[in-house]
Amino acid sequence: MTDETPNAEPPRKRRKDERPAEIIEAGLKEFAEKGFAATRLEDVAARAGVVKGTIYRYFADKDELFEAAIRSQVAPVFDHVEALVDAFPGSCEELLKAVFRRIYEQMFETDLNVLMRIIISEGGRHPKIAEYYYTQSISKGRALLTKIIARGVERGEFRAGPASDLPMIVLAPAIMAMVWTMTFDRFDPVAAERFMAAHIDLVFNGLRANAAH
Amino acid sequence: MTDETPNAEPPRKRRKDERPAEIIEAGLKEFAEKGFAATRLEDVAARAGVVKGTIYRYFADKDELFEAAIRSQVAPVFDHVEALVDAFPGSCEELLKAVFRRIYEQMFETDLNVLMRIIISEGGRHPKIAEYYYTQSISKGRALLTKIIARGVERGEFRAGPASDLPMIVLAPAIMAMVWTMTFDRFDPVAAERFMAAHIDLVFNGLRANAAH
DNA sequence: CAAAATAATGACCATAAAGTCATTTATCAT
DNA sequence: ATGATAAATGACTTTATGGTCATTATTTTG
Repeated sequence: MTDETPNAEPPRKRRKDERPAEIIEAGLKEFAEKGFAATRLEDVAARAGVVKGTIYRYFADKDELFEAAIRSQVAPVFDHVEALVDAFPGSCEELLKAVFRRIYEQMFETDLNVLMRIIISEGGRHPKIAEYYYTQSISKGRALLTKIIARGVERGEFRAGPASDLPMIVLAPAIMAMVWTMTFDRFDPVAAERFMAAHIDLVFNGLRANAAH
Repeated sequence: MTDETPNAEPPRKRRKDERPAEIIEAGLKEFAEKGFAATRLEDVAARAGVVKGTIYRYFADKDELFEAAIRSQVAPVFDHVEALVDAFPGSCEELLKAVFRRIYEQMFETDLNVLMRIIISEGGRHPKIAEYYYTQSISKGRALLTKIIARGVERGEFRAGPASDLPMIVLAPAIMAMVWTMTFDRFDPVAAERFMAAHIDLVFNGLRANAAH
């Protein structure tokens, strides 16, 4: 009856290569749930299946782990989209819709929401991280949107409005969806589908009824 | 030369009535800047011109101060607007614009941004606070928007679109403006004016050029 | 103008969590 | 097999800060 499983794994394993990624993943989730300051490295360790001391073999301190966690996730959000934009055969409206869909997909089906949650709630206090995310992702996204909208205007599909100068505003409802799920979803849940449908409708058509002029 | 100013105020003052408000104000700002977990009660005390122990005469613990700080700010955001809505003489479009203007004003000229900053970044981890804010502010705001949009649809000013079911989506660009100023404004500043102009244009007109359809 | 009442202080305690490091042990090279 | 290497451990130290409380000083009041 005493715990003596015969084929038990050795309690300790050396896995130099896998560890950092595992610790980063655990850290990312803890940081997203608790915030940077309230995250305990011991919890991160537990989640990664190691002991606190092990973290320090791979990361100098909490800040460095935090940075590494962010960096690990930033990469591919807009990359997929980038190819799409240049090669897209259809109308700019269809293209933009495809981009929106992609963003909602990533936001609700991958760890992007974890990253955004961290950026939104900690970005202000960690300029390094905010800047990194800005240069790696946001600025690219903005450039992409600028291009799509400019093309749409050129082709006569879109009006030449202030969105040409502030293109990220067409993503605002997606940001709101993120903030909403972070804070109020518990009391007033909104399905991603509904948000996306309303988003697309509003951004293309606006509220106003198509009156005479 | 030794510090013996003749008319110096007594170093200690008893101000039972003013203290709580001062501590709350100091707390609010510290919480907004550092976040709940990273805020040090000693800093709050210093900012309020008292000593840490004094805080505990008025608040049981850090959580209670936090709650008090939130509650102190929630009150009047939509109240001003509420009167406006019922009495407004003009079109629904003008009414909505007035509401938007009011929100941007409050967001950038009062402490509303401080509150929103806290709600956005800490709401997820403090359900009590999020729920309080939701019931006190958000739900009222939503009801108001619902009313305005329904009226607009009725009068033929607005299309009957998904925004009727998800009215807060028309505020999304304002939320985005808030998130933006919290995180990326440092690297890529956007004036509130520009944001608001783009917001209004997008929400009423949408992107699409008014083609024959 | 005492003397009681209590706001404010600052020194203190308790605890939690970051960070360190000598020891243990899995893995690798010979 | 055996010794060398270094990954992993866990017990330890340090520090920070939330929270307490006896003492001090300012009002109040009788």
